[in-house]
Amino acid sequence: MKRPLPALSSRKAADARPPVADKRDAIMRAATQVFAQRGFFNAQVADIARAAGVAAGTVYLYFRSKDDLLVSLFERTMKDAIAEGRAALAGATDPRERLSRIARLHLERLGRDRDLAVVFQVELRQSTKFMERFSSSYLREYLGLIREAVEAGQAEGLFRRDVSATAASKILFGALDEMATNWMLSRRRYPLENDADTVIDLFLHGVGDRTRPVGGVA
Amino acid sequence: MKRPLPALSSRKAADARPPVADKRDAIMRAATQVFAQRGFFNAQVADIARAAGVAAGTVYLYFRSKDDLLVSLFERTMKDAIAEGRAALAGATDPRERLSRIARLHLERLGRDRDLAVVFQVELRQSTKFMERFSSSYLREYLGLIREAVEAGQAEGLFRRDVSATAASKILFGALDEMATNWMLSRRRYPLENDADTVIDLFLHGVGDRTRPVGGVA
DNA sequence: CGACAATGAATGAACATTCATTCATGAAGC
DNA sequence: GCTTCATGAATGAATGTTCATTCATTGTCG
Repeated sequence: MKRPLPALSSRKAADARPPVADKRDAIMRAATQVFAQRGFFNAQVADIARAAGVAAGTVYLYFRSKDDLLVSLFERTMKDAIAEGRAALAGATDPRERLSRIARLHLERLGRDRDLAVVFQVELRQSTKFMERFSSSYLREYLGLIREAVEAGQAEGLFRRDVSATAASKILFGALDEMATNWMLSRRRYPLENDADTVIDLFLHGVGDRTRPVGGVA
Repeated sequence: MKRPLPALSSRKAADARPPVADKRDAIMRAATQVFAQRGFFNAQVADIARAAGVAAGTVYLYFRSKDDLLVSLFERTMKDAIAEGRAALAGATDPRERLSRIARLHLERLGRDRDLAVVFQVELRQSTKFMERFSSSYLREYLGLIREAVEAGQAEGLFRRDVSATAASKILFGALDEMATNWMLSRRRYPLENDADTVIDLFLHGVGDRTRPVGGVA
């Protein structure tokens, strides 16, 4: 009854068979494209298979189900993004610089691949089922990355301590997320990563005119 | 061949029948609930009908299709929200106060009805089809409301002029949106509207410590 | 030869939508 | 006041389609 999982068939070197990673990858790429184009629920597995140049049944040799395909897409991308993020952060000690790098990386990655952006900004938010699952795993980790930078800034006295670091990180994430969504929906093709500076600038300094006395709203 | 539309059968006064608005409303309420619970694509029209206490076919006397039901939900809510927003803004001249009211109203409305929040934060983002449609209509108008307040602030010299009002309004909206999404996904039931002050505070002043010299990041 | 990846036609379940029929209401006629 | 009729809202079983998924078969290595 076991469905054959893609085995590590070639025990030799990395050239004997490109089968596993190769085909799996092709299917994921195709899925990104098709999901972006038609939407997850309207996308047919057969479409994805065709786009990947394989038969419908083949998809099921590499993925348990259509759902699994979407989840795998998300997990792989998030894993990459977090790794890349941590790497980029290694070289920066100033919390402001750290936030700036996160923001730039975030928008660069999505701005590089519009299909991926569509999947992330739209298709992944299909249902609370997915949302809950995602937000409690990698997304949580990603938000944590931001929060740590904010906390570091507070500890160093660079950032205000009278705002919750958690709230601040949500706000920054929300701002980036909205920039990405806008870009993805817009017909214009401007360089998304440029928004990173604007977001960070506003996040650090606010819109309030600094040349004037600080006025509260409430 | 014409399907009977709910007619204004009683020509007399406003008490003769509660039928039309009543049932339509019940279906919309039920739809909000069922969409929130199961997600748009997994929700069956029959479920909605049952929840509304009508037969499946009846739904089609009031709505063209399942899609139409979701669209109607969105339009009614947005119409309400924008009207309420404009009303609240009438009494405030200070742009900071205007933004504050928008933020509070935004979060209050969603925080009042979790099912509605789920539909707005998740289900409406089903597909680019919906997204494009929404973002180009009411959402655009809503963003415009925010942008106008920002522009007014800039004109009055209260806000910095070196940031695009459009970018700033996206950022504010994104921050509010993320607060709402977090609240909706969280198991804890805290008063969402309290986040409005935090968001506005940060939007106006940023996280940067004001007691220190202004340091640029780049 | 095996062994196993790949195929794609066949299966069957799920569901939006339709529409022939029922029923409650109120008007008209007696 | 009572009966009959017309109207159209409401019903819900039946329809037809649309796929995700399976699996018997085929092709290809070593």
